[in-house]
Amino acid sequence: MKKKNSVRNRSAKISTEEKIKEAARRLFTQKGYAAVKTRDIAEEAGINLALLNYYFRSKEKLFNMIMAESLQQFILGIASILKDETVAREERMEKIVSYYIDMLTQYPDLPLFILSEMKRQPQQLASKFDPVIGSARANILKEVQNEIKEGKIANLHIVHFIANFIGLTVFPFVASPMLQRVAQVNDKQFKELMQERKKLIPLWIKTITSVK
Amino acid sequence: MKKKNSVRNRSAKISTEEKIKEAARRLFTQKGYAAVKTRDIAEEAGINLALLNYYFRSKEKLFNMIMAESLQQFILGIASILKDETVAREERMEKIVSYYIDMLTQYPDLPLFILSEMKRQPQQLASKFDPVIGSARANILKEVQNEIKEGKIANLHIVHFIANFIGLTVFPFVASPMLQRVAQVNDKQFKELMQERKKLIPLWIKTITSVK
DNA sequence: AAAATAATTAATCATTTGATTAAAAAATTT
DNA sequence: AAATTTTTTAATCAAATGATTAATTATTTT
Repeated sequence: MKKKNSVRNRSAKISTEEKIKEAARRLFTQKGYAAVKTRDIAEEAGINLALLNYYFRSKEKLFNMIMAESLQQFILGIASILKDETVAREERMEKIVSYYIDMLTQYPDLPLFILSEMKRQPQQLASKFDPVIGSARANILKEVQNEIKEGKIANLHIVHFIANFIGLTVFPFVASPMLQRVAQVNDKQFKELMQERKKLIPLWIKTITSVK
Repeated sequence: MKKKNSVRNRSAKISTEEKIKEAARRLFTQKGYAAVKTRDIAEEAGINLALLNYYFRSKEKLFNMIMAESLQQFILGIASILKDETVAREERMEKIVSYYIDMLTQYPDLPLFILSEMKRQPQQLASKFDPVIGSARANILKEVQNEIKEGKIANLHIVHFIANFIGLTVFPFVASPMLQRVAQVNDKQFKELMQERKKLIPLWIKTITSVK
């Protein structure tokens, strides 16, 4: 059986274990849980099938590990920016949009993967949002409500606020196959347009939420 | 073997065939191609497994049929509104948003299903957009470009225009599990908020595209 | 270097899964 | 109502799939 924490273990094990994990991450985010076979992962990682179970016990456990990390990646960066009260809300928004767009450019499959799998097991996955969001949620909500009271921004339900903000940022990546097709835009152009949105989205949100 | 077009056939056949198709539609849109087993469909439809292959030859053929119909449903209504040149662009936009939101309220799983499967087989599926979009595309594109020239709306790349428009409309439904969780909103409230967006989105698009 | 531990492999298992077959039941035609 | 055709069913197949096992190789400890 496996015993971790030996010296030899540490260097060699992490290498194969990491190989499997990376292969699994690529495939799972590309095709979703059900469409990926353990043998695909083994082949993609260049290892023997049995090693997958040796290191991760089962397909499902491996998947859960990867999903947890993907969620973290998706949320954590944002939460940290949200919490940073040294910068004003507007500027924080610019930072988040910029952060998101860079991340999505690098990992364009991430959002559709998360959204799809979140529908598969809503309660279990969505609950992982709570601890990370939790603290930031109260702050940002209060801030927005304050600004509404002060008449700085329009009186919009927080759902509209969040949906618009994340939707404008994330949706183009989720729908890029369709978008690029319809608008006849190649990958390079698409990336440039997404870069443009770093400046545009905060501007748009501002005009949307500005009181008339 | 099967021979269609007999009288008896027509009434009875359509009934079971339709039962299978509806069950398959429910399951496929909920869980995606790979996660649905033919036995699930048979059970959901309350029929013998062999009947699925009797009527549809294979899981894949059944799926393709359903996907084609889903795409139609998603695009066709919009295309018809787009083509209708009797109403002005702005008003047409309101109609489309309203149409979309009503449809998405009724079939909330549709967009994530289409987006997911479109990633699985981009060329094959996306090409089905072309004939439907094709004709409308040229018109709307020209119109928008005209309005840009006339200085009526801001000079935005068509990708931004489409991404914003569809993103604002569709994204909340795609992300509803997360959205509802984070904003602590129940199903009824969520639906009400989506109804609100029928008026809000055209307004927002207008302010976004208005020249400063 | 011998012993002990950990990593890797090929072979195999038990289920699951998509699909088919041959026979039975139901409906239609003659 | 007999013959024919269509629909439905239970049983079965072959391949795919997740997982395990027992043996082998590599590494670490003593």
